[in-house]
This record gives sequence, structure tokens and C-alpha cells, in this order.
Amino acid sequence: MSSTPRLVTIQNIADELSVSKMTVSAVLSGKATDLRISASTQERVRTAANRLGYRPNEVARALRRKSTKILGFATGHNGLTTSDPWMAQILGGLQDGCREVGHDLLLHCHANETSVEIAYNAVLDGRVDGIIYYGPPGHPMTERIREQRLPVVAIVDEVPGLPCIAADDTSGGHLLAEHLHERGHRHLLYAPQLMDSSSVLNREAAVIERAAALQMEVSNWGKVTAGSEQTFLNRWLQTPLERRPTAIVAWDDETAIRVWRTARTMGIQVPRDLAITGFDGLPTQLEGICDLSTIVVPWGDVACKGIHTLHRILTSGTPPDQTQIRLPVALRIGDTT
Amino acid sequence: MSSTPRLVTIQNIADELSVSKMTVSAVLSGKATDLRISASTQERVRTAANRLGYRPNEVARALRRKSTKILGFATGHNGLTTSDPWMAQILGGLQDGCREVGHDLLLHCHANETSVEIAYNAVLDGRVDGIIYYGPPGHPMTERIREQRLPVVAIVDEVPGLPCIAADDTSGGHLLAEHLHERGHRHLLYAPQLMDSSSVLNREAAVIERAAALQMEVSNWGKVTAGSEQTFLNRWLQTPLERRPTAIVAWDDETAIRVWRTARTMGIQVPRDLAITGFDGLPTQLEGICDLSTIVVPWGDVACKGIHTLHRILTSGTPPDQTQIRLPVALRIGDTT
DNA sequence: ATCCTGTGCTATACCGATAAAGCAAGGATG
DNA sequence: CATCCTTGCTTTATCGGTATAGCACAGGAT
Repeated sequence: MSSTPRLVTIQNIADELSVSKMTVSAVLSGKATDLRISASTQERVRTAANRLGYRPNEVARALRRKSTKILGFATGHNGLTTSDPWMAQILGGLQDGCREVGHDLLLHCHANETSVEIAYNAVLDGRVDGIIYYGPPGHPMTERIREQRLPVVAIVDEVPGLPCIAADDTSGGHLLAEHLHERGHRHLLYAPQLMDSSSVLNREAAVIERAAALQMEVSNWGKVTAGSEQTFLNRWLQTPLERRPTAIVAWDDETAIRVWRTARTMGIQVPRDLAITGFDGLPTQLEGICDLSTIVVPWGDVACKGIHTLHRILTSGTPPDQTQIRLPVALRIGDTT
Repeated sequence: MSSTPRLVTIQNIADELSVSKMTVSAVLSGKATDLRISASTQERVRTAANRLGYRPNEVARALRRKSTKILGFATGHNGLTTSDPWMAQILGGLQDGCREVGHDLLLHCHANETSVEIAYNAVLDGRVDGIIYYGPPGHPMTERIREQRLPVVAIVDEVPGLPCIAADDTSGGHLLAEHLHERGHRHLLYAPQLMDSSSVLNREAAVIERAAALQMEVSNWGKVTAGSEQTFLNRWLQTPLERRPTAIVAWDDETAIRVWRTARTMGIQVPRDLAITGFDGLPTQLEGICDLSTIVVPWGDVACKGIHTLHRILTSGTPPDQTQIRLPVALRIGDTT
């Protein structure tokens, strides 16, 4: 610590000018007219502050005002890390939002569920003013968060009792079903993810719902894990044509890409024999090879809106309200349908 | 703010037990034996603290100890965002490192160079104890950082006068040149990036150096921008065979993939007619289609080590030393060479 | 001469913790 | 019986700001 430069305090300036701390504080924090500080004194204070390179200590301010102007981000999904592709977009959106509302962003996204606990404690410790939570609804901490009325906004996945900003996954599912119906498909195969996430569940429910409305059949052969794509597609090949789904609706882009890659090596023609759709709309490295048909989810916007909502809750002084916002998604038609 | 729950302070506990604040503080911060607090009082304090759900206010602590136990991350490269693929790994490494040293991580990576200024101010404001800097050496702020001896550790790219943790880009370049030499190549085409980054420059210099030592020729036709791959490869096709490079050494994976994709559509056989190498070793979505030969850079380790170095500087009390660490990289042979 | 009002600051207390010094009561020691 | 030491706390100051009240002085009105 001794290497840390000696920082200039309000007291240093006060001493130098033989005025009180309060005078300096008033001038530098813009309360000069309230306290009736003369123009000449104001000038002297400002000059001295500039000369000494004064910057107010944010920790002291935070203590007094009981607010750090720092917002935290916690992930509750096990195994989710900053390396996941949509997380990059979320982080970008959080950053943008924070800059817009003049706060800083503190990360608490370790790949395990204790990160929620850490983030929760961060609020109680006064380190952050509020939290953006991205995790499952069932986390034991969410109950305590609600009870204590902590300023927490959920993003992407709904958490009962908490305000939530998410993508309109339901529309996304509808769009996919409609698109495939238009393309002539009458039998879909949904490739789900088994996860306690409203976003993931909504996607599936919406596809099924709209498919039913359009008189389409929807099969479900369980999750396509990494490595089991071939088995999955073999089952598809061995299914008699009349009972064979003509399109695979994967719960996310990554699964869709894995299935597409495998189908390609197995000689299955996409989309002639089999259509494939994803869900996420993340940039891929497949440009020129395969343009996946998918739903584009505005991850960054969701995160950014989450920050704004949290900020509004904090500044309005009202308890976390029941804001539920769904940002629109878009269908991107590629060459897999 | 009124929605924020009333937080329990040390004073609340003191009042409840009719003891002084100091007694409570001593017990809860483990200084009980120093101050000779009786076992019974300790017990009473601890029980009350638990019952009330006391958590020490970290802002108050930070003010007193003059350290927030928060480390900042600043990017100085223009246009660099959290969405860039290696940034995800860096962020993961920073998180891991922070958890290991018991600090929090504050992000200051906006896609413009003012983020350095913001981060620099964050130290002066006392918001963070130190900074991990990932940016060009020439940023005007770096001079002030050195002058004021602020606790800053550079990662990935060297900054004169600052401690730096980076990947061993030079070895990476050597490995590539050697590998291509073994594969029989005698004429390389380097696809550079024009960027004020020691990492990028070292890669290029090392390839050229080792190639020269192995009697290989190295051409350079300038940067391959997104969209200009075809022009680039046409020039290659039009080059007479005897003067035609047999391998393209791209400065990074992304460029290599773009070139590979385009070559594929143009009917150029990779690696038979043309070998292509990358540099980064990031996971791709091309598995099963193309396994890029590249240098695997330990981005996460670099970031993590950076945090540890910063932490050491902060705790040792010594001024930022001249630590220069290069973490080993590895050659991953795919099917493009 | 007294009162009042406005000007221009200062003094004090606080935010919630910690460091350092102080101090009262009881037992041991001379 | 006076002194010293130990035990077990309390008091005070401090970190660097901000909110609130107060206070000295000048000038005009009464």
C-alpha cells in the first residue's frame, strides 16, 4: 500500500486556503450557493483543487450517502461462465447500461451457485446498491431476496416475485412454428434442454402451442447431448418416412449447429431432407458454410434494460415492483429451413 | 433507497447488549483476545450478531483501511468489447484470480479509449485498489500511471515501465514457423494486423525470425480485412507457382478461419494447395468441418496471473515492480497444415 | 441606539467501521 | 496497608466526505 500515491483530500485544500472543510466541500460539490460562498472563495477553492489534482474519495461519499453507485451481476446457473457466447453480449449490455446510469459494474459470476450467495451478501455488506440476477427461480437465495426486499432485477429467466426483463421467448417459439409451417413442415422434432429456466421452457411451450394450433405434430426424443448427435440422427434415419419429423427445432443455436454439422457428415441434406432451427441469434463462424435459421435474441438489450430497471427501483425509492418486460425477438431465415 | 432494508450495524448490537461498539467490533473481527474480552461476552456478542443477521459494512471498512479490495479491469484497445471471444476467457481468468485473492472485480471495458481514463480515475477516487490494463502501450494515460506509480498490471500487451503478464507470443511464432518448415513449406505468407499491440507484433516478428533462420521466405501482402478475403486469395491464385507462398500464417484464428472459409468456396484445397494457421486457440464452431492448426494461448491464465501479480504488488507494499512474465503457449495441429 | 436581515462562513455531528490509549475493579505482592 | 499487575472493558480519534445548525459581522430600517 505504501506505493499508493498520497491522495489529496478536502482537508488538504482547506488547510492550504485556511478555510473550513465544509467550505471546500460545498464549493466542489456544487452546493456553494446553498451555503452562500463568495465568488472569490469559490474561485480560490477551485484553483487549489485543480492544482493539487483533487478527486473526491468515492468510498467516503458512499459511506455517507449509503450508496456505492455500484451494481452487481450474479449468475445462478451452474456451469455458466463468462465464456458462454451469449454471456459476452449480456456483459456488454450491462456495461452500456451502467455507463448510461452512471454506475459501476461488479461481477459475481463464478461457475457455481454460491455466486448468488456472494452477490446477495454484497448487497448486505453495502458493496453494491443492487443486483442483476441471471439464474434459476428455485435458488434458495431468491426467497431471502424477496423477503428482505433487496433491490434485485432478474434478467432472461423469470423469478417469481422479482421484476424481470427477458426476451419474448414465446413470440420466438411462435415465429419458428409459423415459419416451418409455411415451409410446408407438418411434423417437428423438438430438441430440448433440461434446465430450470423459464426462457428455455417458454421456448419449448411456445413452439408446441403454435404447432398444435397449426395442426402440426411435435415429437420429443429428449435432449441432444454433445456427442450423441449421431445416435439421435440415426434414430431419425431409421424412422419410417411417414412418421419421420421433417424439421428439428433445437432449443438453442449451439445444439442446432452440432446437429447440422453431424447431419452434414452423415450425408443428410439440409434443409431438403431435414430442416434445422436454432434459438439465440449469436454470431457464428460458419458464415459462407451455413447460415442457421434462428431466433435473434437481443441479449445486450435485455441486460441493458435490466440495469435501467434496477436503477429506477433504486432511485425511485419504491420497493422492487413487479415489472415484467419482454423484449421483441426476430426470426432470421438462413439456409437450414 | 427507502426500499433498501435497514442494515444491522455494530452499534445496534452494542446497544442491545449494553456494551461499547468497540467490544462488538473486537469480537467480530477476531481481535477479542487482544482486547481481552471475556468468553461470556464474546458468546453474547456472537449470538446477537447471528440473531440480527449482522454483516460488517464493507464501505466503512474500506474507508478505514483505505482499500476497497476491489480490482478494476480496463481495456484501452479501441473497439474491444466483452463480446470478443478471447475477452470471455480473460474475464473468466480475472474472476478466478479475484476469487483466489479474495477481491472483487470491477469492469471498465467500454469500447473506447476513455475507459482507461475512467479506470485511472477509479483508482484516484479510491473505488478500486488497482487495475489490470489491457491496451496499447502508447495510451496517454499510461504515462501518468507510471508517474504516479499507480498499482497497474498490464496483460497480454507490454507497456514500458509497467509489470506485464503475457503469453509467450514469440515461442508461438517460432513453433508455427518450425511446424510449417517440417511440413515442407519454404515460402510463407503472413497476414498481419495493424495494431499497436506488442502481442500482435511479437507474433509476426517471431514467425519472420524463425522462418529466416530456417531459410524460408516470408511474404506480406498487408492486412486481410473482413470482406477482402477473395481479393486476397485471387492474388494468391494469380501468383506464378514458383513465387507462390504455400502457407498463410494469419495473425489470429478469426482471420485464419475467414481465409479458410473463402478458400473453400473458391475451390482451393486446404491444406494440399495451401496451408493456413491461426493464433489464439479459441474454441470454434467448426468442429467436424475444419480443425484449425493454431497456437493455443492461455488467455485465462494470463488474466488470472495478472490478478495475482497485482495482488502481490498491493500487499507487499513495494512499488510496482518490473515483473515480466510470459506464459507458455502450445502448438495445436489441426487439418489446415 | 436597537432591531432585523442578509451575507459568508464555521462548528458539530454523522456515516460504520478500526486503532490506540485509557481506566476501573480485583487479586497478587512487598 | 500501599503498590502493582492483570483483567475486561470503554473512550477518543480517525478514515474523508456531507447535512444541519449556528454564528459573527455589515448595513438598512425603526
